[in-house]
Amino acid sequence: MRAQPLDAETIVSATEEVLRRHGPEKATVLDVARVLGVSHGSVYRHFPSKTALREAVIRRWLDRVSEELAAAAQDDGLAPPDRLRRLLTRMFAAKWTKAREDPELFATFRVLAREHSGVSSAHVAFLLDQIRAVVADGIAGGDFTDGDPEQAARAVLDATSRFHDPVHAEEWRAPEVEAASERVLSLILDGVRSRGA
Amino acid sequence: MRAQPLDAETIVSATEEVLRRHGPEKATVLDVARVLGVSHGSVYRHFPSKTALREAVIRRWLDRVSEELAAAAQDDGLAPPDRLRRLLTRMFAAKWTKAREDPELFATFRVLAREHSGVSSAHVAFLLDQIRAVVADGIAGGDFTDGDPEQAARAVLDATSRFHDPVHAEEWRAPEVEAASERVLSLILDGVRSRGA
DNA sequence: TGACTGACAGATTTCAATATCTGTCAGTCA
DNA sequence: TGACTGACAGATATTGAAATCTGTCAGTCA
Repeated sequence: MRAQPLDAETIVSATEEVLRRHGPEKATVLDVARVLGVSHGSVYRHFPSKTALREAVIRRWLDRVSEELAAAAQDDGLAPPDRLRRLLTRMFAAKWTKAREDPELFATFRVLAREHSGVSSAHVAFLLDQIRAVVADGIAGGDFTDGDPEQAARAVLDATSRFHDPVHAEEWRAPEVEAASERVLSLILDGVRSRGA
Repeated sequence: MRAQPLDAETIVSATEEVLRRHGPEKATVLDVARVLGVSHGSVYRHFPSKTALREAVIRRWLDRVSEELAAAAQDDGLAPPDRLRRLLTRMFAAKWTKAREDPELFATFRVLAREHSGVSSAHVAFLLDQIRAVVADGIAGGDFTDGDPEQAARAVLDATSRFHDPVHAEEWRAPEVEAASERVLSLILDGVRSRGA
């Protein structure tokens, strides 16, 4: 039924399954132990708390998204403005898809974000890092206005909150979101101020 | 103790008081009737439901904010880019102040927003209108890039969600928000793309 | 010996009974 | 006559007792 010595990875997988079935509110570590066919005490030998367990699940889940996004930020000959647009577009799409197709794990992620868990701040730090890299490239090549890439990345992430912050997840069901996100991306890339001014 | 014939305005004021004291979850129309010294049946002669009562309170409350903001959007010789910055800065400040200093009424407003009440969408329409007016002026005068002012206003409002949307209210306690909002405003006004490009 | 169990205390959740609230309306009374 | 009351039905919230859960740890057993 399972690997002989119970390991953290196995527990995380069982927890993911339980979270998908019951959602973050109803899932218990007793459920996880039941799936594994062990006592809940065994689970606590590998994770100090229910919170740590949830965090491990979401960390792994976010890592899978991160890999995908890192590819979108990659320098592959595309000009930085287009790369920034591609990165953000994929970032939004990834969030929207997860929220729609994996609602229980997404709900778990929202709980962690609301509680300011290290997992969600690490995720934000990762996103910032991806944006910062593209922005830095753009500044170096003269495509973007000179300035602190860190602060610029922060501003870009803040300006697109509506499209990636889980507090807005409910709004993502509306079909207008995609068009709205494209308008905001254009605004960020060009600003409202006239080029001629 | 109160005006002779019970009128809607008096009821709204009593409700506002009750909402401030008990918050949107605990306030009841029985409480309102008690404050007015009438039976709750009398309240229902003026308002069809508890929801309508709450909406009337928040509508009046938002109207007071709107007056203030309309002044900030006014054409007073200031160039449109600066007017847009002023309007948004005041809009954010108004929200932050209300959230901090009038938490129960603000919480009531959040409830209406979450329920997609007409009151909160009317408020959004008002904000959009103020922004659209400034943007249209800017386009007419050549300060802003030509385009649909309606869509541009929508993009500006979306890009600043983090600073005015009540779902973000919790974050407004952090002292960094002000600096973050200024960076986003600069981003919106100028974009990331280099002027020389 | 060290992975695992299961009993335990205290915290949290569930559940059903009770109380309160919302919205209606026939009736009072000034 | 028309503003107001208060009793009422059904919906919602509160409460307290019982059940379940979290996290610990002394003890089992392979």
